[in-house]
Amino acid sequence: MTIEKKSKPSKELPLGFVDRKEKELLIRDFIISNIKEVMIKYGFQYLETPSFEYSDSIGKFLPDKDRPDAGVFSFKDENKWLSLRYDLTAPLARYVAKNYLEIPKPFKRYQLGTVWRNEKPGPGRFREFLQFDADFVGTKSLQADAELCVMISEILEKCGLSKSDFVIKISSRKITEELFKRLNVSNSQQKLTTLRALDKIDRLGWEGVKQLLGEGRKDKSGDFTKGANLTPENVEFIEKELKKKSPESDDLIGILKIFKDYNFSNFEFDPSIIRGLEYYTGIIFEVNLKFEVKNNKGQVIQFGSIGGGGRYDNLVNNFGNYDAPATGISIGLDRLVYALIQKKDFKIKQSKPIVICILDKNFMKEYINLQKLLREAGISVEIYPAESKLKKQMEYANKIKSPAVILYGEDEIKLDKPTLRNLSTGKEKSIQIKELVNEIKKII
RNA sequence: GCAGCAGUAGCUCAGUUGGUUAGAGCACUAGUUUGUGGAACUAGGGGUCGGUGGUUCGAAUCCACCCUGCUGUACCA
Repeated sequence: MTIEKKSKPSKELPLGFVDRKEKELLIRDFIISNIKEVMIKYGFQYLETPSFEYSDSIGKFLPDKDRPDAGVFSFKDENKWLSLRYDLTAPLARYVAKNYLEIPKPFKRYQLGTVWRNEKPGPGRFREFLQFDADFVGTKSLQADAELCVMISEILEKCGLSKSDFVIKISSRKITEELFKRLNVSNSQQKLTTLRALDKIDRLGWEGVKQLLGEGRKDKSGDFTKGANLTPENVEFIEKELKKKSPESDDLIGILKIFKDYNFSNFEFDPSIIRGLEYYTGIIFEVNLKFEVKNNKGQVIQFGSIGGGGRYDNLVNNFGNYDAPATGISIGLDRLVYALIQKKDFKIKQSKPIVICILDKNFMKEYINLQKLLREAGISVEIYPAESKLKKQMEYANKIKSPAVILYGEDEIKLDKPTLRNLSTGKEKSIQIKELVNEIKKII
């Protein structure tokens, strides 16, 4: 006799992928409905592009590799590499280039879609997540950049955040460009390292950033990061320049004026905002939450921004001959949900069904009629979906957080008066069928 | 990727200087006069002690490598 060892399929999920439960999904749906409402008011078109694109359509930033899987998920279909999109901006640029002659100029579109990144996940950060993007393509007007900031604020407020819960940080790539010119820094590697260091001011403070601008920095775990190797004089100069409270570049002065016209004030000028590196060409901004976010162990964690964006005037041009300056914003919805779930005062109403218990299978027809009556009145209701003792049925109703059960057995049917048991109080009431809908509405 | 810490039932953990069939609480299942949940009691199921290899008469416990998770750091189009 041989003992067969069957290897069972794994119940674990791939790294960075998660199951999402009802509470999270309902909050997400709530956010999405607010987004759609605001986007319609602002006059954006709804667009959907496929999950997969040809790798070279989204991969011009990818390193040359046999398998282009650094950062993205790819596979070879026939002879072509396909990749799951890692954002919604590259597909937009591709779409605009492909449909340039058809679309209105400027083109305003918004999109909600899942994106995938093959990188290390963190708290509220997965390898598959839902992103919201809104973009203006084909305009250089600062009005567009300004409106994106006003618009995202309106969405967040609709979602239940107050002005003090978040802030739009704003800057311009022109500031750092000017800085490099004045310091005579032309080594691109040095520029890159400098920008990356400056991007970390909110986390590391000036203390840490100055180390990174100079020789380098050792982190809490003892790991050492090499710095940009700027001279101490240059580091001093950068700090002095970036600590200036008011912007000097023309685009920032311009957008601040527009903010004033909009009566929009929930922003901060912050020259340390850097965002993506090769990509942006002008105004850049970031949406930052100001309340504490904890992980599931209760530790306060560095959450960072829930999204941001800015002006990218050259991206569409990469796909063809069309010159289409653009500006856009991306928000990670899962990160927003993760943060929102933690705000204690944030509640989503989940309507759970009334449970009609099966006291006697011979009365199924009566139960079905009762169920129909309640459903027609718009009440969430179900007949207990199995065959068990009443005790099990009660336990089930309790477990799914049903507000009440209906007991409708021989005695009740004779009198035509079902018993309604309120599950939070435990009280039972004998009710005429025509009063049932009203009684239930009092409970739920 | 780099660094630090961690990995024992679904969850939270205990497990003494390596020593019989590896434990608890919660959860789960079944019952405690079968028309009554959230409390109590009784019984039960469930673990190749993250994986592989090694040391040993003997490993959850020691060693090596790998995997996964957390935190920081790097990267993030």
